[in-house]
Amino acid sequence: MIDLKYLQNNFEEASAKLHIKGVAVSTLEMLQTLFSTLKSCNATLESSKAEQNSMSKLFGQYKREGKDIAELKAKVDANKEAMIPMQDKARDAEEALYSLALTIPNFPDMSVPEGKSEEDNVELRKVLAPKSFAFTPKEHWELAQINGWIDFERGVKLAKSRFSVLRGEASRLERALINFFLDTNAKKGFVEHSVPFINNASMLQGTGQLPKFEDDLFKIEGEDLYLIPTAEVPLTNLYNDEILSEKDLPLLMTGYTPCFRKEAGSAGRDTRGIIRQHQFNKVEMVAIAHPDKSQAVFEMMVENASDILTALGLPHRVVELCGGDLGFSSAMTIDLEVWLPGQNQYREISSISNTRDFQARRAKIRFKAEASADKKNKKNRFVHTLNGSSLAVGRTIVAIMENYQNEDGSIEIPEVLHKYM
RNA sequence: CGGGAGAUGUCAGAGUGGUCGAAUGUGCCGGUCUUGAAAACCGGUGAGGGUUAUACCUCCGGGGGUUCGAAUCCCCCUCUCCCGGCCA
Repeated sequence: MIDLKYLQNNFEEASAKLHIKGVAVSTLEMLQTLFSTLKSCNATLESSKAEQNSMSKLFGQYKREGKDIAELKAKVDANKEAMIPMQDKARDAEEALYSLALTIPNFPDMSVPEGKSEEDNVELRKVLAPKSFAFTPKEHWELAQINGWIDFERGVKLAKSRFSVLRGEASRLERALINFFLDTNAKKGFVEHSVPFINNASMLQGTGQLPKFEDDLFKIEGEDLYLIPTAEVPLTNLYNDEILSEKDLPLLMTGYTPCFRKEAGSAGRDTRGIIRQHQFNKVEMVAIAHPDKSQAVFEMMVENASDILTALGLPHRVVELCGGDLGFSSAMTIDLEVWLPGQNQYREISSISNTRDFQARRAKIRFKAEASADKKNKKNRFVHTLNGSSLAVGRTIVAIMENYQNEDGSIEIPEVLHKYM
């Protein structure tokens, strides 16, 4: 959630930033109006309550002293009666305020390149040159067929379209990759976690998937539960509604989970192969960082994910997302795109974001500052949360298949994975 | 899924209609004492809103209700523990 006080005090700046993410000024004006309505309602309501409280105390005193309470009761009743409409007004304003506020995306960072869509993203660098093939490289679904690695038809039979089955060597490759990713992350200080793959609505709201993107989620019927679309949800929300101690920051976490997405808006896209599935495996990094130090953590995370691709010998490029392509919760995102020779293009394989205090506000993740001379700053502050894939497992399999293919369709296994298989 | 008990501050644990944001112990922070530490003693120590700062408001699992007044009474929900059923 955005900082409503900031919005109120810097309306021009805030609305310019959110314009990049397609938020209309009128929406923000509405938000601001609700916010000030709520504040003024609360102010009057609180003074009425103060009066009510003090009269109630008197009431007790009168009774003990055996005084007549009829007059006092009449006053107290009248005051109580008068509070009701104000209470209703405040409640309505609060409800409207928060239901609107929860749909407003995060501010993009000042440094984020301008642009409307994917087209305007900025390539920062390329790592490893694509290898040239003496033959025409095949796409991964052809290779899957040749090697019997992926059973698309039976995946569909078991569930529905966009589900598939990995078989034999491919399944072992998947397991090897998960272990390799987790081990590499652990070496960088990320503590491995094994978390629930089902989370409740409040957690999904904490990281920003709800209430706005409910259509993208698989919901458990009759329960307040959803299949997680990414491990970012459980890992970040591990500290939901907690106050951490400054000396524990940054918290670096990693975990492997399957991810479940309805892919509601992507009918017709990537229908062949396993690039876009309803269920895919991913190893995720999540960091909970001190606000002054989140940028350094962010860069470390990008480097870590890129190093993993390099270790696998997979050519990739590092791309900074423009304002228009940023996700809902993100202030700044860097994507890693891996080279797919069969498709003859770079495809996203990792996405690393700094959400700053946006998720922390929603999920109420704060930290207590170390005792310092500065007593004014004693207030608990929101942490910064960051997340990034390291890496998407299915897409890594695709990348290995396409980059390590031989002319006869057989596939080499990257050197670093040998000890895992 | 059925029966019983419970949910209070870091933790333990009192409080069953007013003077309770909450006893006491413990933990933590600061101080005295000490060569240093421990012990002992003294002081401080939950969260959110609000204010220049105070006042002041809200929060005793969550939501609703009764009452002038609710941690305390009533209803619903969630969770935890114990017993039984089922089960990797």
